[in-house]
Formats: sequence, C-alpha cells, structure tokens
Amino acid sequence: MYKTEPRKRILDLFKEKEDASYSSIYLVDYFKDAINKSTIYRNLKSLEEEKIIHKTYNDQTKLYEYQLNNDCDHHFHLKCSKCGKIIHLHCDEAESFISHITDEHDFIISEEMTTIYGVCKDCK
Amino acid sequence: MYKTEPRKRILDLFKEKEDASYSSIYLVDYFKDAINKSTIYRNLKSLEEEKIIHKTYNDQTKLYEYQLNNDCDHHFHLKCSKCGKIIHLHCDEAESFISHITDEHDFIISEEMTTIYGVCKDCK
DNA sequence: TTGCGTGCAAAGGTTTTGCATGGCA
DNA sequence: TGCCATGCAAAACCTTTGCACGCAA
Repeated sequence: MYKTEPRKRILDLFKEKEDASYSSIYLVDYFKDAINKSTIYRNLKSLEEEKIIHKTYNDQTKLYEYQLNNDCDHHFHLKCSKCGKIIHLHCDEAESFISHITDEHDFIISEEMTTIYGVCKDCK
Repeated sequence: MYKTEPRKRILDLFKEKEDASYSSIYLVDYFKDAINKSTIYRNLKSLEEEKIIHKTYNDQTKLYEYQLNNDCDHHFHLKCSKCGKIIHLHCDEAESFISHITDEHDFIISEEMTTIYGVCKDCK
C-alpha cells in the first residue's frame, strides 16, 4: 500500500475526529483545491475495502466514518445526527434483544455493527 | 388525489407482493415502456409523502416498499443478505428495546427505519 | 372548464472510467 | 525501473425541473 499524499490527507481527516462521519460530497468539496474527486472516490472505496473506514446511512446519504476497534463485543450503537457522538450499547437490553432475534426469529445477525440514528440528550 | 393510470400501475406492483422492495432504478426499468421515468419518481415521492409506501436502505440502494398498515410504528427490519427478504419486527421485544433506548439512554430515535442485516432461517 | 398529473427533453448533481503522467517502492 | 495512484476530462448514471398537453374531477 502506497502512502501517497492524498490518501494520507483523507485518512488524517477521519482520524482527527474518530466519531465524525462524512458524505462523499462533503469530502469532494472539502478537498476540492487539494485532491481530485476521482482520487477521493477511489480512496474511499479502497479504504472501505481494507476496512479502515466504513459506510453508514443517515436519511438519504451514505456516510463514511473511521472504523473504530473491530473487537468491541457489542452490536448496536446510537449515533447522534447533530453532534455525531456515538453511544455504544453494552446493556443487557441490547443483548436480550439480539438473543430474541436469534432465537425467536431464527435469524443470524451479521457481524457488522448496526447504527441507530437519532438525537442525544445533549442535543435535544 | 387523481386515480391516474401510471399511479395505479405503480401501486398495483407494490400491492402484488407486499413484502417486496424495489429500487427506483428497477421501477424505471420495469415500467420503461409504459411510464415515463419522471412520472415514476414523482409518484414514488408522493406515495411516500402520503405514507402509502416507504423507503428503506440496503447497502448502496434506497428501496421502496409497500407500507402495510399505516399504524404500524415498528422501527426495526431484519433483512436477509442472501434472499433479500425483509422481516418486520412488530414484537414486544423490539418495542421494549426502543423504550429502553428512549428512557434509559435519553436518546430520541429518528423516524427512519433501522435495518439489521443477517441471514434468515431459509437461507442458512 | 379548471387544474393537476403526465410525457418529453434538458439540466443538474454524483460517481465512474480511460488515459497519460508522475511518484513511490 | 516498474507499477500503482493521481489528475484531468469525458462519460455514465441517477434524479429533478420546466413546459406544454391531456385527462380526471
């Protein structure tokens, strides 16, 4: 993997605020004087394939965010649409909801994290 | 509300298989000889505003599906990554998980449906 | 008859692709 | 040096918009 300047700058932005998520349009605009848009799209794609960033969805838009640590043992997180804060659900309620889906609905939940969007207590 | 031919045909497709979900691209192509694409997009928009159909997301694509009963205020979908089937979670467990998030985590969940990906019993 | 929904064409916005160049290993 | 990532431009793709016409109420 080459450590090229564009790739480094894109990755730096994600690392800078690990909780933040960015749409491709935002990134294209943000780097418009520094990085060509094709390069941005190509890097987003490869960074995603390498599981360094990942995609989530909020309303209409795909958002990319830094992939925190893979080994965290919970499945759900809450993400505030306003401040971007992520709340990790470690609680028993989440666990039992997951067991319910697995056992009663006979459904194997993917490893992938599920994000629930909304507004946190500080932002309402 | 006019009962125009294009609108009726689009709605009929949704009613035909209530569980199915369709991307706009699929619909544009499906009706390509019958309905103009602008008309399709405009109808999808108005049907969604009237809460007759609603939008979900799967990977890259927005999908439209028939809104079963309007008073169904369920929030979670299970979606099988293999066959595409969508399971609507109407169960008490989902409700109480939502209440838990709202009350204990002090988090206002967005109206938007949350999709949990995995593999259904028929596909495992 | 009135006004809304439609079809058509064109524009707008986002993402991808082909190709030549330049820089990293 | 060889190959991969970049930049640029054009193409492809999806969605929206303006306008004139026709049909439902």
